Amino acid sequence: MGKAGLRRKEREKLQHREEILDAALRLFSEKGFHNVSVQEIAEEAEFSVGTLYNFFASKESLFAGLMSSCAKRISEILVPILDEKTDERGKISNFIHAHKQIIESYASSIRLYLSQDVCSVLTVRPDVEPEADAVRDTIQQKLSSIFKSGVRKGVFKEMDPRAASLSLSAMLESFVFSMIKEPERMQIELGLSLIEELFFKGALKDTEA
Amino acid sequence: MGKAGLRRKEREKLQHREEILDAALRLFSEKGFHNVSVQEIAEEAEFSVGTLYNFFASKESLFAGLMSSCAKRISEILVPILDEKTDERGKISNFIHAHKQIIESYASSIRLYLSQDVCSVLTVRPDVEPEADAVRDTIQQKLSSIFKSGVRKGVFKEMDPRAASLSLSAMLESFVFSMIKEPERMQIELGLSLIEELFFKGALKDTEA
DNA sequence: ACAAGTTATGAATATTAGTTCATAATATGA
DNA sequence: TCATATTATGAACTAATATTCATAACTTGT
Repeated sequence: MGKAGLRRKEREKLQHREEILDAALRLFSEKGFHNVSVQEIAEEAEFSVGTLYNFFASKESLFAGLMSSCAKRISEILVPILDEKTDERGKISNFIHAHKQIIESYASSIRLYLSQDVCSVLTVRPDVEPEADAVRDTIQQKLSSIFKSGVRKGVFKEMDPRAASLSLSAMLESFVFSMIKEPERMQIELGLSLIEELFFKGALKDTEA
Repeated sequence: MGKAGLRRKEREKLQHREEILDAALRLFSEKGFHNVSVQEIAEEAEFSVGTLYNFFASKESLFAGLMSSCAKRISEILVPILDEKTDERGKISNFIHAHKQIIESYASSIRLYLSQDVCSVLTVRPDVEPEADAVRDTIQQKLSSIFKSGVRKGVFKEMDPRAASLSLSAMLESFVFSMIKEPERMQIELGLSLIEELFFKGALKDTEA
């Protein structure tokens, strides 16, 4: 057996694994964990149930794998931005606009990340998916500390940094989600710019404030 | 059989129904629909499973009943405010602060309303709970039209009214939820005032804007 | 106290869906 | 072509749980 042969088999195995994950992602994100059967996933992936169990120990572990890879991909986009060496206002602005990339690349991943017994910002049961929750926490903390130093420097108003992070994230998440549901509704850039304007300067006309 | 007797029985029946609903609310809001068995609900309510089925045709219809009554109670608080005869800014301000009442009175109802395979603002599957979704829609539409007329009158900036409603609701919902999760974190009034300030005037200091 | 009607009970049933495993198919290298 | 190893298959097994229903307990008016 030549080395090339072995590698092909490995590639194929990985490929099959991916196909199963993709199928599961499609179904979970559409119908939710409890409303998708292993049978269904097998059919969607064009394998038998037995084969799924060659790759994953259980339905739960399949789901866990999906969740953690999605959370990882999203954090790879957002975290570097928050760690850049720019000023606070710039970081927040970049953070806001980075969501364009997220909407464009990861629609179904996000569906998974937000859909669920577990619920977005709102995380009813933080115990269910530790990795996804950790990513959310990381981002919240980074945002908070940016707001904190921004307040100290007098860029931002006096305000609770955590409440501000939460508000911003909530605005962004709900926008992301609405774009995934109805992509035609408005241009991504326009929506994100509105959020930026709203978040930085508020809804009132200057003459009214 | 005197009339009084009949009425007592009716009262008791309603009472029993309420007790079942309460037990179900406690369990569903804590663990989610799929993770609560009918047995459990029966035990929590101190009835037998059979009795539950005398009141509700199925587990799903029990849940549906809960959802619609929660949605109804919440809309009874929020909708009148949006229908009042005050100016746009006042309505939005009242709307924001009405969430105090919601947090205080309806913690577990909201847990139910937000928890779920169905997911808050983000409603993965609008088909699952039509009534709750209808309430959300109503509120979004009322908010939108307030923003629309506010923009026309020059109170608010030029902006997409729907995006603005969505942003505001997202901020409020995530705040409500965080208060339900960690009631100690901050005072309700302070949080809501911050959201008001943020939403109306933004996060930047005036000198920076 | 009894008959008639109402409500409660929970063991039994039916169904659904996650998991296993003996078997079949396929690929590999000699 | 054959022996070996790897991977795929899906019917059968199992566990969990939603639902039913024959029976029991209780209420009420006479």
